[in-house]
Amino acid sequence: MSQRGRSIGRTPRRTPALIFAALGDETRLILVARLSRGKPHSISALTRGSKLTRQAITKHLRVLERAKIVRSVRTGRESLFEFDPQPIEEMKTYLNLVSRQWDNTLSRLKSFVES
Amino acid sequence: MSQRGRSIGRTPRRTPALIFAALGDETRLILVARLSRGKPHSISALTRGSKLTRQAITKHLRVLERAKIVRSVRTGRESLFEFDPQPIEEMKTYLNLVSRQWDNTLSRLKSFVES
DNA sequence: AAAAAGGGCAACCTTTTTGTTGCACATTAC
DNA sequence: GTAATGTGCAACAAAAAGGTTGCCCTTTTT
Repeated sequence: MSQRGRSIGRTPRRTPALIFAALGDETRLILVARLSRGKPHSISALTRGSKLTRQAITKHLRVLERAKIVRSVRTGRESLFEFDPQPIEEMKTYLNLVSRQWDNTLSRLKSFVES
Repeated sequence: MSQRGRSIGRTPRRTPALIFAALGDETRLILVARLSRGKPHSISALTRGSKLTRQAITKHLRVLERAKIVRSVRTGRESLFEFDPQPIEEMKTYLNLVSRQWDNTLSRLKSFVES
């Protein structure tokens, strides 16, 4: 993902592109899948079952966190990550918009052919 | 987008990660938006209205093409790109799966609390 | 026949991404 | 109290992404 072309200044606003980019990685999709099953997991827990190092997983989690797909809470010595469904819902809406545009085209085309 | 972690060998299989990654860029989302309105556009046409060079736009189109979000047909001296809704539909399905997993968790949690 | 328009390819460059390693620090377990 | 555990941070390194420029080739226009 590129970070250029984001909002100019302040908080790196959470755009569709940012969220899609966060989902655009195999490892991160696996993390999302695990976390979306509900139970929060620590970084170490999420690292087990991955071939990557803890640091790599941490970085992936930070990417997901920037996109707000995931949220972390420090509890004692471990920081627990939990899923946040909001951005996913937003992307569903976004994709529906694209679909709808396409469908409109199709129906316009259809009525044109029929006329 | 990372290309590591894709299928080992043959045709770079079209995974959810690949498709999301293709959508994970502002410029490409704009291209998709334009093409999803229906009418195919040439590279030059798509370049007009962008601050980028033709080559840059071409590269973005190739990324979208690899993800099958877009398809090109050479006609005469220009190559026309047109939208293909399939991958978008697939991603909607994918996101619904994630959502559903989350919802299941919520309802399990709910019935647990109520019991 | 030229000129103009649309494109492909390759070489380069810069910035991001992705991943590792080493080390220090706090919290738990024994 | 010591050892384990779980993390954070920083420095690196390698690779991928995003863009540009230059050059050449093929269609269209004039």
